[in-house]
Order: sequence, then structure tokens, then C-alpha cells
Amino acid sequence: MTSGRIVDGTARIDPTSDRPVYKQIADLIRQEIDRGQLEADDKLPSETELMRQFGKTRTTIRRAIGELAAEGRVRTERGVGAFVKPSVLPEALVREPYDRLARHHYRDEGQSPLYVDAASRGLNPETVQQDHVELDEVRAPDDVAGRLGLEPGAVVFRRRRRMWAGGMPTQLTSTYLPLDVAVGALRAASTGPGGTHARIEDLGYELTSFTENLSVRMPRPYEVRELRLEPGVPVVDLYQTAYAGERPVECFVAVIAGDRYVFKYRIDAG
Amino acid sequence: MTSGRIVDGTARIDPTSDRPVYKQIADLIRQEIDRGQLEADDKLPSETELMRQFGKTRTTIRRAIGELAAEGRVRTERGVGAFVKPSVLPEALVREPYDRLARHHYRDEGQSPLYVDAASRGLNPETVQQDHVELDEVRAPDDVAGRLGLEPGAVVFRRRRRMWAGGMPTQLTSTYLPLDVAVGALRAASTGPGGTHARIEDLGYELTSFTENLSVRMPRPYEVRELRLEPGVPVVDLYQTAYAGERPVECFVAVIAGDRYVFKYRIDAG
DNA sequence: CAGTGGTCTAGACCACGAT
DNA sequence: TCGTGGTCTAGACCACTGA
Repeated sequence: MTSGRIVDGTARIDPTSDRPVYKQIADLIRQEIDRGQLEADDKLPSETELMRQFGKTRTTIRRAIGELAAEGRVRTERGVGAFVKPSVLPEALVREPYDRLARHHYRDEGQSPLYVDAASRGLNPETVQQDHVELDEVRAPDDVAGRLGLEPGAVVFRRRRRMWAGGMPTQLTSTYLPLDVAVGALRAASTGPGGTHARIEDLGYELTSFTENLSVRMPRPYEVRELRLEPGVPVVDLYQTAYAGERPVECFVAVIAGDRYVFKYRIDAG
Repeated sequence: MTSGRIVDGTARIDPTSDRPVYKQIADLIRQEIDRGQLEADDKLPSETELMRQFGKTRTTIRRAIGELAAEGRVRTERGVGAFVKPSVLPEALVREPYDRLARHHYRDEGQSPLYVDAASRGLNPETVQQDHVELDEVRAPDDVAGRLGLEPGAVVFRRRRRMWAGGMPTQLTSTYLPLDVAVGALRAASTGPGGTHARIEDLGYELTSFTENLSVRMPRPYEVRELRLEPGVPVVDLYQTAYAGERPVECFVAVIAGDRYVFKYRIDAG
């Protein structure tokens, strides 16, 4: 099936332009997407077809498509074709700490924060899973030590996991606890109803506030593998620190797939 | 100056591996960065030198470097070389709504939120600038109309700008106001001391709370130009809605350079 | 001017998916 | 089997930077 949408491509390429040919071709295809002539999940013309339409070599055509892939606008499947990606993932989870960290969830309802995220999208709680669990004691990274109010290099308890929701991995997480907090069920692979926060409160610490720090970057190759990220998808680095009064009792670090989450915060005027 | 760091590259490439040669080469260079053998702003060996070290053609070498550039790990300069990028921009601004939206800043001190961000990094307030200002009335995009509690397609006032801090563009912003709110100085290019929020309160609306929605993606080409983004740098889509009681009185939309900002939130346990 | 990265050609061989 | 995208070679010409 040859798409005839991009007609007479040669006429629309300016070889004298400063803008490289491959970018001009990418511009034209992007335009078709933005104008709705190519919709989400539509198949782009094959590389052979684009070579014909634009009168350029395969290398140049592939570079144009590579641009669009790096922008997250197009996804390629070997042996199949290239397809337009939807601009926002309709199934993205909403991460709403104002709600997800509310005490009633973990204390009364036994729900973990990720359950709350998933429930808000109507996802089956059964699809909230974890794997690659690792429990160990390590020297805290400097940023974690700082947040926990410990001297650099202090040993802390760490639980690492990969979290799933709705059949997709969503985040790689590390929970860091000071050694005197990491006792009992907090050292188990599964912390039970209400999760880590419920267990911390069981110890007598009343959680009073949380801080969250977000930054954004492109993923490392192992994060691409573990989170099954497509090209052109960034990740969010999240640091969440839990306080019992003035004392930081937990530092939670997550690398979150940027196309599977949106973040929602509420600020009261002060 | 030829770097001799990556010695006998050929011996470290496995041509029978499933992993393509260009990715193997990228892996080796990335490893040198991660292990600290190549530090921030260090120059990579030239393409010619890498061709010699790995015994591969320029196309393959360039592809390896292209991978690293797309990951935001390396920056190239035509006629000069390729350089290691620092992992986090030390000069990144901290966006801390809990503080930056505090009323005393705009009401008592006449500071706009971006001033607060910049001041927190010790930046000269003089470097907080705006340009590309556009004032108009437009049909609100659906997401904006929804947040403002208006019917789809309702006409609103819009102020678009590009914001600068510390000599770099940091965000492309649109401020949307319902027409009955957009009066007086709120329709001017410069809203005066304390900015939009101060002028809204001048009208008798007491701002009581804000919501912020964040999502992340790779930039469009015009965003790359306007924000002077390097390859491999994502952007953050931010929607901030300001409420006077139950009434949403402003929707602020920003596209923020992902390498020039970190985000900091505080949540009180409920 | 020499050295650097940026673009483009014209091929080759391969792995994968659908038929 | 055929059409698809993925990798790689071996060259050419160009634009920019710095000495």
C-alpha cells in the first residue's frame, strides 16, 4: 500500500537552502502530522517510497525519519514500517502527591501510592506489580545522604525495585532508610498494606510533610531497557523526602518513564 | 592534541555481537565518561582519531557520537570537536512554587515568580528579561478552557513571552486570562511590580491556591530555536492554574528548558 | 592553512514480519 | 518470498574554527 499523501516531494525541497535536505524532509512529514493529514498510528510511506518521492538516497531519507524518531514523533518497527506516535499517551498515569500521600490511603485503606495512581486511571490494581527487588545496605549517594541529614558516605538501607502498572514498567525506584528506621517489615521485599509509609508510622514516626524534587533528562541505555522506553522519550528524576516533624525518615528516588506519567501538584497561597 | 585514552579500541569491539558496532563504540565512550576518565568539558578524540582507534569508517564513528549526543551526554561544535556535557547544569534554576507563589513576594516585595527563582541562584535580577511579547485575544485551547472552567472555544486574553534569566532563555510562556479579569495593567506588556498575580489581587480577587501540572517530552524544532536547546535536552510542559476561592482566574502555560530548571514541591500530610 | 565536524551519495548485506 | 527497516562501507564535498 503506497501512500500518495506527500506528492511531488522534489518540488518542495530547496537544495540551495541552508537547511539540510534531511531536515527539510523531516519538516514536511512533521507538517503532515501537525496538520492532521497523518494521524496517530498512521503508517508513514516506506523508505523506498520516500526515496522515490523526494529523489534522495536512502541514507538521507533515513536521517529524516531518525530526526522524527528522536523527537518522539514517530516510532519504527523493523520489517513493518514507521508510524506516527500519539502526542500524549492517553493512558498516562497521574501522579498526584497531594492525594497519593494522604494518610488515609496508607493508614486506613492500606493502599500504596502507586495503587492510588493506578486507581485514578481505572487500572486494575492487580496490574500494579514489582520485580527486580533488591534489598541491601549501601553507602548513601551524596544527594541522598544530604536529604536524610546524614554525613556523606553514611550507610543506609536500600530497597530497589522496578514498578509496573497496566502491563508496562513505569519506574525504577530506590527507597533509602536510615539504619535505625529500617527495622522489621521495612526490611522485607513486601512491606504489606499501606506500604513503607504505613510501616514507618507503625514505628511511631508521624509523617508530617514531604518534599519532591524533579528534574528531567534523556535515559541511560539500561533505563531504556528496563523501562522499555522508545526513542525520543525522556525520563524524570524524582527525589521524595518524607519528614516526621523536622526529621527526614525516608528518601525515595525514582526514574520515571516520561511518557507514562503526568505530575500534578497543589500549592496553597501563603 | 590527540587523546590516547581509548587504547586498542579494535580489541574491545565484538563484531559477532548482536549489539551493533556503533552502539558498542558509544558504550565504550560512555563508560569512560561514567568512570571519570573523561570529565565534563573534556574533548573527545576527533572522529579521524576514533576511526583509527576502532578501525571503522567515519559513518559508524559519527553514529556512535550521535547516540551520545541524543542522550545529552556529549555536545559537538563544528570545526572544534565533541565535548563531554556535565551531568546536571550547575546553574539550573530552582522552581519552588511553595516559595515563589508566596503572597509576600508579589504583594510586599513586588517580585515576580521568575525573580524569585533567579534570586535563589544568586542571579542578577537585571538578567531576568522578557522578549517576543505578544498580546491578543484568542479562542482558548481546549485544555486551557477546561482549566479556566470555560466552554470550549471561549475567547480569552493571552500574553505570550519568552523569558530569560542569567543570559539564557529559560521558558516560552502563555498567560491566559478570562476576558472579565483581563483589564487595565493586566493587558499591558509589563504588568508592573509583583506581576500578574499582584494585578489580579488589585482587582479584588484573593488568590487562594494554585495547581500545577507537569509533563515531559522532546522539543519541537521551533522550541529548540527559541530556547536554544542542545540536542538531547527535553522540555517540561507546565500548566499552572490560579484560583480565587473556587474560581480559576488565570491559566499559565510554559514550555521550560529541561536542562535549566529543577522543580521543587512540598506536600503537607493530610 | 590544516583540522574539525556536517551533509550526501551509491552501493552492500542483514534481520524481521507478513503472506 | 518479498517488502520492510537496521547496519556498514568508501568515498565526496562543504562550512566552520583556530593558529
